[in-house]
Amino acid sequence: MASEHSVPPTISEVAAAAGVGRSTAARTLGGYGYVSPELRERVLAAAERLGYRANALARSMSTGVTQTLGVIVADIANPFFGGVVRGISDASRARGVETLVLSTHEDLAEEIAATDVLIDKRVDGIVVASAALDVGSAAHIQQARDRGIPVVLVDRAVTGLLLDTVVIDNRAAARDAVAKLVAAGHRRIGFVWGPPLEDRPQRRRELTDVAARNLWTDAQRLQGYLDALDDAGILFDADLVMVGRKTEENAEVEVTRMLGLEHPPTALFCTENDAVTGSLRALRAAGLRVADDISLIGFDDSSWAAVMEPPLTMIEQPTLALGTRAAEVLFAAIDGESPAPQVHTLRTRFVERASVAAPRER
Amino acid sequence: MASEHSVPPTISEVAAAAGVGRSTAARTLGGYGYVSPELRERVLAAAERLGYRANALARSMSTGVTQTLGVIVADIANPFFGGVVRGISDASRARGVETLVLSTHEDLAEEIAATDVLIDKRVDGIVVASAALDVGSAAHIQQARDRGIPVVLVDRAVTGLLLDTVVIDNRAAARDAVAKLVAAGHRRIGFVWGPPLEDRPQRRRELTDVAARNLWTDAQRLQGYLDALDDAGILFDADLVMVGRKTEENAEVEVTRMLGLEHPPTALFCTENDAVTGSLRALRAAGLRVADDISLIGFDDSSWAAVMEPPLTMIEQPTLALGTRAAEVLFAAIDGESPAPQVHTLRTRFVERASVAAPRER
DNA sequence: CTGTTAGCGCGTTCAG
DNA sequence: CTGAACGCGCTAACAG
Repeated sequence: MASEHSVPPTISEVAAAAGVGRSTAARTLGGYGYVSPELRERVLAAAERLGYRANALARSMSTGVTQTLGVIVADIANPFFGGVVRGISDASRARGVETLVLSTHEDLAEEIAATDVLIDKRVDGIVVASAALDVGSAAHIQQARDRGIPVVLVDRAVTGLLLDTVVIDNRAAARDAVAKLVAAGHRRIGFVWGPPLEDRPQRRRELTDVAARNLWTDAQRLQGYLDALDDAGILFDADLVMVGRKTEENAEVEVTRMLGLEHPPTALFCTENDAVTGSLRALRAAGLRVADDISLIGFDDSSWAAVMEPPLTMIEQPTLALGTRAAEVLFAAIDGESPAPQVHTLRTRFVERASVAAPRER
Repeated sequence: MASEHSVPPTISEVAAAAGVGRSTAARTLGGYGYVSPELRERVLAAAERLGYRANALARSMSTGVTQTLGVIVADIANPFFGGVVRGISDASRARGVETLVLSTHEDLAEEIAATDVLIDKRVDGIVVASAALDVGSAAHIQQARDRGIPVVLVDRAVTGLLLDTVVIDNRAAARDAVAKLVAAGHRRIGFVWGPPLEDRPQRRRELTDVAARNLWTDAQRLQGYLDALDDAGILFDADLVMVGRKTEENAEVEVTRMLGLEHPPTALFCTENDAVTGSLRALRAAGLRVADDISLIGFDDSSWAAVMEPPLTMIEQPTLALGTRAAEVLFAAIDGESPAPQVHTLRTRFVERASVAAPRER
């Protein structure tokens, strides 16, 4: 006879087996209230014998706490978010809290649905890398807060949303990187990756307007690029920014286009990993060597960047730290120890290798 | 006056607001049983007005279904697992099911604890990339099954555990790759990465014994390597396998050691991404060029591999597909449509590029 | 210090 | 076709 799935024993059964009342069992097993050593021992023994494990669902029902955090990111397959989630996960585990991870494909509608799910499941808190551009499109986040669920933003701030936010200083990092290029003597510097412009902007103003209507990190990095140009008194040239979809393929296409300009860029600033590989493809196709023929700096360091020929100079983001910090801030809020919402800015690391050199003589 | 966090309305409140009984409201909102169109309308209106959302916890309490899957992997920050989780997540979302992701740092004790948590939280099913070597160390998985929770293994089989398993054919993939190296004329082929041997094995038998006591995928890939050598009638040389910790640093150290041998390898087979980058570091330090001086094939394709100089020949794993397939199999089991447990083998893709050439004349 | 009692919010018989 | 009543398993007041 096939043994049926053993129905997990309840606390009442343990109590019965130990010959005590339900709540005495509950108290010892739940670790609260007073229980005489003697009874305590009997309960523990019975629980052990029956293989008792508390039903977390029932417990959450009455305590209102699920020991679960909700995490919303665009794409868990992206190593950047993988690192962030790992950070959150590690920090939470230390507190006995698990994480429900939802991947939204960078789609706001999915993000909103994800938020609803997390609210319904009564998570204790939410950390989200939101696709929302400003408060106007962040009603779902407000809603979670209204329901009493603490929320912290990670990786991306949401303009106008006064919430704990854990980010890096994208603008400053970009500015510094481009400044290094300028310092090496470059004046024609290509900007590869977002924000996704549909047409080549004619004026600088137009560009920043579009940027503001797009992903926060992209806009910030673009601003940093413009800042650096300003600092150096270099005129912005619309031909040197990537236009169109944010894919490795399009990065290749756009860099190829730039290389065909009358005055091609002598350096490239890539704000994402796929921008780097896309650019590299274009350079190879054009028979150009990094450093010797054209300089390059990229965002998101990777062990691959170090083994390229030449090794690539990159901006490293503290992915794990972003996650652990976000979790810490969230737990502080959950514990009610949170002061006023704050923006927590983590440091990036400029990993200088050998992909930057002086511009080639013409 | 600061508005308090609005306590979410319960179904009873909706019923009251609509002037009907609780269960009438429950029936319309839950979408079961009969309800007159008229009352139905009133309930819906009231629910809308109050912003009613069902408490998933309470629902799970009475239905016994959580609409949640548990996923256990070694490291969510690893792009391979990131892809797998993304696949599971996407497939689940389509069914309205979310995923609780637990990262175990490749530690069996953590994996066991993770399993307990998932059981306690009453997930509907579990997919796990287990660190267990054989049935003996897989009691926790059996336990979940005993509790009535379907489990499917992904990425790694567990010897002796008769369960639905979704994997690639690691052994065949490795064998084929090494065979390509042999076909190119190589006879001294280095094996870089796991299983982590403490000392250099003296005999082949000793090696496979150790392998069997380690990570399944590592053992399989090593077997494939040995298979290919056998096929070609090449004698196994213990000096050509990596020994020690599985880290990029140690891969570099070990490859450097191999390069210093009297008869150094003319080709390298790297069974993981960090093995590739570690090897590359060693080659660069030795002033050796890939293909020209030494051939190389790696596991886990990445967009970086395509932009290396020369582009690297790699074995690509279908990470997303592993995840979606695992989810499908799991759902079949949850729906009770599962036939006998089965091993589902997904195809890898051999991405031929330019890192393999004939061995250099001495 | 212990046992009894009352919820938590929802699903589901079962009379009416 | 509707509403009252009970149960899921656990926590938490509250008497005793």
